Amino acid sequence: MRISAAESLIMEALWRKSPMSAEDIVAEVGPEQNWADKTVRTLINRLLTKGAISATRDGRRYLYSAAVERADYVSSESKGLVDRLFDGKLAPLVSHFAETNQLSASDIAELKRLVAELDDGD
Amino acid sequence: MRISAAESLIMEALWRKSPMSAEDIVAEVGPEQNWADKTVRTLINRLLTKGAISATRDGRRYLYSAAVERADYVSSESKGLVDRLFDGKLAPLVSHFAETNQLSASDIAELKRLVAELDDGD
DNA sequence: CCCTCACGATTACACCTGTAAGCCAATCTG
DNA sequence: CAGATTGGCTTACAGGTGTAATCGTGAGGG
Repeated sequence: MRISAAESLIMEALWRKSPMSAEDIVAEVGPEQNWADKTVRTLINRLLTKGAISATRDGRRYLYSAAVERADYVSSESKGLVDRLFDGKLAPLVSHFAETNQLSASDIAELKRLVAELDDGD
Repeated sequence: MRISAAESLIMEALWRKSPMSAEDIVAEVGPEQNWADKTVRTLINRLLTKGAISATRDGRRYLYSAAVERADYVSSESKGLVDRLFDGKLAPLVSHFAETNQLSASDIAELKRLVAELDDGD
């Protein structure tokens, strides 16, 4: 189940807060993306038909909830990229960021903290 | 200049070895992807028109070369993903990989080696 | 010198995506 | 109760993408 870029913005809103009515979602992402009400509703519908979100009736309207985990989405997207571009290895990606000066001092500090914990736990 | 998934496989071939004739490229990626000769040529042409590759005549045919750097492509793709999914920070991505057990022992070792060098060099 | 073949250029076509508008039924409003 | 509104469902439509087939021309073979 492929989630497109535009659709993912709807998903992000629902991952932040579920359930929401279509109106809520429009209010969340519409202005920021400059999307018409109808555009957001189209995206909601596409996500519904592909099963990425679910809907429960609430009187005259529906309340929508994310039906897939953000972590799963993040995993497949990031694994896909690492596989495609870095032969499935994370280290070369980090290396690439380092070499292209895309790491701030705090990024580096955080990375150091992180890897220090890896593997040592047990 | 957007390079699609299919197109990127042509680019990868040309990044491995440039220049190549269309026939060479077909031989490189065709069988692996199960692409007809014509399909590969279409992709080559699309890359040409969008300026991602260049061509020089060689007798009756052309030799194609990558016109964009792989590093640039890798940068934009990976930065895009990190921005979209991890708020632009690399550490949360690494953290995600660690939490979802996508790191092998050698990945961890390599990461440790890598971050040890960061920032300490000078 | 004519035919065939191989290339590249052009065209095809269905599905996905971004971006909506139109239609219809239920609901609120006066 | 009748009209206006609102929400969802259906339809639209251009451009990108995957996946090719066809066309036309020049080069090589006999």
